[in-house]
Amino acid sequence: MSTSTHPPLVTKKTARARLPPEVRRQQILEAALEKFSALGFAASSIAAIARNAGMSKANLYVHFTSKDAIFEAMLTQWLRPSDEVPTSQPGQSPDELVDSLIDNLYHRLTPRAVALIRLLIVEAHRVPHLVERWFEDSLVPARIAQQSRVDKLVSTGSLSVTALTQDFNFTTIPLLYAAVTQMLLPEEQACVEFEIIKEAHRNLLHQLIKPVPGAPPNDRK
Amino acid sequence: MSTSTHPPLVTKKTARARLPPEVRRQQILEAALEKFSALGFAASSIAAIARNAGMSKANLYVHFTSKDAIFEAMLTQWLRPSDEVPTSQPGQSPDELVDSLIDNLYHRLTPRAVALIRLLIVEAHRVPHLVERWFEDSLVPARIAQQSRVDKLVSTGSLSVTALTQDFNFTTIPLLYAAVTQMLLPEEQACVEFEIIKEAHRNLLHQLIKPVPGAPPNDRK
Amino acid sequence: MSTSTHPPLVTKKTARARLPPEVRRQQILEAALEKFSALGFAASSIAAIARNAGMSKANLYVHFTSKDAIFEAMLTQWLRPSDEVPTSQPGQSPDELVDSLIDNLYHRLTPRAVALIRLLIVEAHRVPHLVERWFEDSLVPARIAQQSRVDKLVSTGSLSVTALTQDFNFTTIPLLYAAVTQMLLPEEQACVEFEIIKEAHRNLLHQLIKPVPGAPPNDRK
Amino acid sequence: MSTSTHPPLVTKKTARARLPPEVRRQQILEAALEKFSALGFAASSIAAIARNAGMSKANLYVHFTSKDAIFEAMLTQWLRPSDEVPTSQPGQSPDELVDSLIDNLYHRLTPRAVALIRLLIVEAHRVPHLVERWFEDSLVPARIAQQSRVDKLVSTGSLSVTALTQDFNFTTIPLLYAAVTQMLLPEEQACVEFEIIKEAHRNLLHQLIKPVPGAPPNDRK
DNA sequence: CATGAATGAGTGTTCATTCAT
DNA sequence: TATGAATGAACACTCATTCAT
Repeated sequence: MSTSTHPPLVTKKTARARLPPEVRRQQILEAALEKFSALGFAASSIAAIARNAGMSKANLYVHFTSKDAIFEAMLTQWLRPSDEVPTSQPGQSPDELVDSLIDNLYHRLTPRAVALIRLLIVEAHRVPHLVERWFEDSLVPARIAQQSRVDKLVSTGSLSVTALTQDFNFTTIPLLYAAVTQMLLPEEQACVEFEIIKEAHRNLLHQLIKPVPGAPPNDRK
Repeated sequence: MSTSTHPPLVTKKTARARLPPEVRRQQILEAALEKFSALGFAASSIAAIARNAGMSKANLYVHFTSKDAIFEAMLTQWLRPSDEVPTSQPGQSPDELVDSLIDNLYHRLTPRAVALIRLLIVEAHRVPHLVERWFEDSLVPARIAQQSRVDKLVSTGSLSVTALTQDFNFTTIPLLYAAVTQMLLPEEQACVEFEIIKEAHRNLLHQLIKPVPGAPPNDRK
Repeated sequence: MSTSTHPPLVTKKTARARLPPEVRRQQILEAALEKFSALGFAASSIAAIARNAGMSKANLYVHFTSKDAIFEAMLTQWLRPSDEVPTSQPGQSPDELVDSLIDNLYHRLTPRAVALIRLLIVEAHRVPHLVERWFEDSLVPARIAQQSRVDKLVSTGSLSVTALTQDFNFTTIPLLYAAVTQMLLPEEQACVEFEIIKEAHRNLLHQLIKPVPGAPPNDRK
Repeated sequence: MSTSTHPPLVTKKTARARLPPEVRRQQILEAALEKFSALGFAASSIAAIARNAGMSKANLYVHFTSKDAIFEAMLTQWLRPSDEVPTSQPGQSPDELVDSLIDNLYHRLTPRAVALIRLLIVEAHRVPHLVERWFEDSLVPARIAQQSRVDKLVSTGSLSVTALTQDFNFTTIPLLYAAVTQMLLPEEQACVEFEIIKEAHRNLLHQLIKPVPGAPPNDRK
């Protein structure tokens, strides 16, 4: 009845496009990321994802074997470790180093990254192997790389030895605080907090890195 | 299904227990916390919560009007700000202060507290008002109280002025890192990490608070 | 929670009034009539009837054994044949007779009567024995009584013999039309239609009863 | 449970039939009419309708959005005004006219028609717009058409002017009485009453239409 | 590859009814 | 008598998934 009462309406269904599998897979994973990160796994229906991806439900099952498979493929895809490691420029002063570190860290904390971390927290129990892999393939190497860079700077005298340089990861933890803030606060408030945390973080690093005035600097100027 | 293959298994009918509403409400909220924090809101079925609470589904609806109401009541209940503020003992040395602070912070990071924070992150969009209230009634006051305690210690000379004493909250952020670790890692690994982070945090504070050796102690404003 | 947030509110529960059974039964049947006739049997919940009657659900079961029993008792009560038969005044002219008949018929078509007939139609399948009894105890006797009164009037010459006087029931059928109208149309429209039908009915009877002008009055059997 | 005690009972799985939507819609509407008119809206479960229609519950929701939508579609479909208007044959005598009118009216009072009217009465409050539409699109035009046909017959002298010819609708009201009888009485009794009313109605019209003997007929023979 | 039609198993919720007090 | 608490059975509806085309 409802169909017969309406005039054509047509909806421009674009009639059964036939696309290469990789394209379809990408469409699906994009749509899945959007839905899953907005609503979580259980609350995201296959119907909604399909609609979002612009195809039929059944077609999802042509490209993936189940909802879980989509979820896993999606996480696997988006959690792939970002390769680009910003190498510190040779002639930077410690202050410039801090600034570039902060800017880089917070630049990477995109909404999508936040959504992914959130999803990881939400659904950790569902895909523990992925979480573990993410830890080991992304986080731990990143930490090690960063620490070794710091160590090098210290050994060249660019940085003074402090409590922070020994456990440098802790200096990046406020980033996590920023991320969690983005997850919890509503849009607008989140933006404000983001900047506050970022600048406080920057200040903190600037101060911590500075050798205590009047104190003998770390063995050598 | 697994239950139906077994014989009765005693069936534990225990007749119909009649309990005061507050007791039932507590049973329900406990069960709800367990389920919701393990699976999230959408994936926790009323049937499972009822089973968990040891009563019929229908009885949940005698005490709460809906699944949402249960969720909200549960969060409201458990997020009530913990009042007990550990006042720093008068004659404590800064090192003792740090130790008691660390022990106190990590002592409060119980599995239940982690589960609640996780839930808050997971379902923030469902109950933004509760998140906001939690921020304003629990987090912000706690921060302010802590900062003012630090300020007092600084003014009495118990603590030297450093970058950390100015923005003291940042020194507690590793706690959040510990919490997120608990959310993401499987049980066993989580326990290990917990201790590692805790002790690293403790060391950091000890070092940061210690006046640089050989340097004139904070003799000046 | 909801209870604890509100102040007393008290609601003046009038605290467990203890009333004689007949009073309670009446309260229940009144409430049941209201609900059942408004919503039908299936859509009227025991909870709603109890609320309407100002008592607890459980108390309904003290006075009646089931929802069906309430329904049946209610119909039995309200369908009891109305005894008051308006005897035609001796010296009335045929026109006065018609007027009093019409007024009487339509006066009895109260909203409650309409609701009951409606209910009878709606739930006839549920209580066929009541419908039958109503037919036999109320409708048929009423018809017979009316026909015999008409016959008497005819035999005394007060009414002329016409097609209508032979099957007098048919002359009251427009009343049913009025009743159905009340069931189908919304309040306001129903009121208007009611009057229209009533007056058309009156006119019809006046004309039918009138001997054809110029024709020999019912001079013959 | 009853099914599980029996052996398979063949189970009639017949695999999964794939039918065009219009066919399914019809099956559903037929089944819905049967159930709704037998039990009313509230007492007809979707499960029963689905069983009746020979498909799964879920499939109902593929073709209709809700139980209400089914109900409305069903009424809309069956209440569509029947177009076939029996034109009176040119050379008919008044008596023949009456006979064809009666036969036609009562022929259309099929069980399905009765069920629909009953449903309309039962659930008028649920779909007042449909009731109104039915009145305006079906009943009122039918009345007007009939009256105009009568007027024409009167003007050609085929019918004499009487009280009935002025308000001809009233002469068809006994049909409503027959309909209500069908709703209230059990099958068998209903059949008997149906014929009685029909013939009484026929007689009445025959007599009313006949010019009073000895009286000057309406101006001309 | 793509889809509309189909379904079994489940969802949250309501109900008539019973029980303990 | 009266009731608040409790429940099994049903309810309308949704879901992930499959099948025929």
